[in-house]
Amino acid sequence: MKRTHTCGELRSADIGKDVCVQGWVRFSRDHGGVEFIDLADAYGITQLVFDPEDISGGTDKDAISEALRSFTRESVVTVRGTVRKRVEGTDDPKNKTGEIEILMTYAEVLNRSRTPPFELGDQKESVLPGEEIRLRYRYLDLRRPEMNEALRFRHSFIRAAREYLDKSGFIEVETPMLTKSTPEGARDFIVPSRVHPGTFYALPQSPQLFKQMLMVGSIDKYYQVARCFRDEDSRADRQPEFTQLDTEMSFVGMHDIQDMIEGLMAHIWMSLYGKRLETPFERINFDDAMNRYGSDKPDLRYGLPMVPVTDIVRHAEYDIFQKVLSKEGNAVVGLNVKADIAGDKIGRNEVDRLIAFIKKTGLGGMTWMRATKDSLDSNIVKYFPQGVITKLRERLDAEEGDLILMLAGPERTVLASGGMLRAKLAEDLGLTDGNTFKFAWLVGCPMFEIDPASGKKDSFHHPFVMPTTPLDADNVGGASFDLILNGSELGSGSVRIHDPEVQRKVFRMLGIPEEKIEENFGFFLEALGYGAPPHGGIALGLDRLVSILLGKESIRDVIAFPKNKKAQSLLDGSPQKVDDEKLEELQILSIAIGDIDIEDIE
RNA sequence: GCCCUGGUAGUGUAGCGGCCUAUCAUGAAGCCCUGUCGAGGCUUCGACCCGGAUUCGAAUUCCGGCCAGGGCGCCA
Repeated sequence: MKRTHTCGELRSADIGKDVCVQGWVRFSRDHGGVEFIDLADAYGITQLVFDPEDISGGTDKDAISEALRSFTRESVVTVRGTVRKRVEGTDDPKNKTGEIEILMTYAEVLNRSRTPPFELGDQKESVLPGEEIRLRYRYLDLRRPEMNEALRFRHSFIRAAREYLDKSGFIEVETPMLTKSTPEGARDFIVPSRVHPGTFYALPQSPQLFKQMLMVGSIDKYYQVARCFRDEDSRADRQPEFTQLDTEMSFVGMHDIQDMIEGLMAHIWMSLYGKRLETPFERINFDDAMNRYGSDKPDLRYGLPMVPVTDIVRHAEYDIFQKVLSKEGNAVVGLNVKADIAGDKIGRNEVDRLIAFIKKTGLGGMTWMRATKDSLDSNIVKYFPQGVITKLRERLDAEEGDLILMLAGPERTVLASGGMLRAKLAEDLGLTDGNTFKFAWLVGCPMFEIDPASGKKDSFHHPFVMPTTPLDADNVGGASFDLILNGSELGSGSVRIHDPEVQRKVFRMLGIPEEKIEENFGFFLEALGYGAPPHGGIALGLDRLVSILLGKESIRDVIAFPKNKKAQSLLDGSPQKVDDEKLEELQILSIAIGDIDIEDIE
């Protein structure tokens, strides 16, 4: 009774074999006599046939007929039968098993399915149910080939990564899930302690401190497929719990970490696609990325760079530019949408739409011109002297048909808006090919950044990054870098501080009071004080990486049981209130609206 | 906290002041059919997110909520 084959493996070569297959009834077609069933499992679909006028000896016709009546959609069944070639001319070329079918000799329902809330099968996007339904019935959603294959791809990816890391001498170490809450960074998910009432663990936002302490403990090459938790609002590419491919090595510099990741990705590429991945990855300087692409994670599959033109247009009598440039710190940039990437096909209406888009990004508007054979054309070009036009054409490499877009305003805003405009143009013009994967290293990152709202000094990456310049320098550099892919940040790596005094100084520079440094990081500083080796590492966002490789809009499509936008699991209904007895045991009082009267507490 | 988009049978949709007793597909139930393949044919069943307002009349307009998704903030 054991299954002999999956539903995806029988071929012409198996004709004549007696087999047993088990799977789900996907579609059935009853012709009033002969009946066909598409039996599906994770590996494919095999056609079953029951033909009352074509029964092999010893088959209990009535028993099968009876069993088939209970073969409701998506029920799990066991079937035995003989593999045979399909009737001449009825092959199904769309299906790998389409040359054969199984003539049933035995059929039994293992577990009947209720009517599914939506249709399974290999659906087109247009008939997929809404995500709420898919998450509520995730186990059914997972039966869809697309989801099933996504999880299998994810598994292959992780397996290939482990292969490479094992081969390179890394060991996987599990770090604790119940850890200490730290004030820096994202909000923690906290877990109450029963043994120590009134105290709490935090779920890790990343294994950062523990992996560094592993280095102190002479585990010189560590990795972990690590679950991380952050209690922040989610996005298409952010979930409250997510997975990082986390690594750390001792006695390395930035290049060693980058080399390792390039080797890792190349190995994964060969393993998944059988292709060489081009290495080393392009390196782009942080300042260049911001100035040219208005993003710290530019999509490098296409060009469309921003070009500074402030010095040129300063000499035009164009009111808007004059007004903007009369203010210190303001700038004008140009962006040339070349005719050969369809810049000549963007009409007046489209430009208006782009202007509306720009207004939403915080700028007042956008100036645009069309390059002609030897000049520039637009209703405001009369305010631009010939010399300015010539220089603009040169600077922007303008040729006939090109569309020139110009943004003016505070430099920061101009660059940010330009970055968004660039991404929108690429999307609209179809420059983002889903089969091209363009990795790059963002290098030359600063150690600190100033939050424009609060004016507070913050770590650019995190406080454990080794400074590359004296800490009292004007622009402190950090030994950190990001791995970016097609406009997404996959993760950041760095060489870490291993000198406790330097580490303490960085905490101070971030404005953390002395007693908080002791309280929160004392144990860590102490660890660094016992011969911590120079070390560094990188963590890659696994969900994000896999979703990009599969061309998914959301990381939810590569996670078996994701939360929804409001961080709820529609499947099990979490988060939930817990019984009063449990809270009492933990000595916790909930003051969530409706739980308790505030008066009672006082 | 804020902005945008959307909520119509189990599922996916059309309709956007009266042609609505609400379209179509799929599904479910039943019948017919011996080579289909997301089979086909016939019959039946099944829905306007909630509350107010405007109007002779609201699925449709307005206000308030709720729900879902995308984004901003946030995410060292």
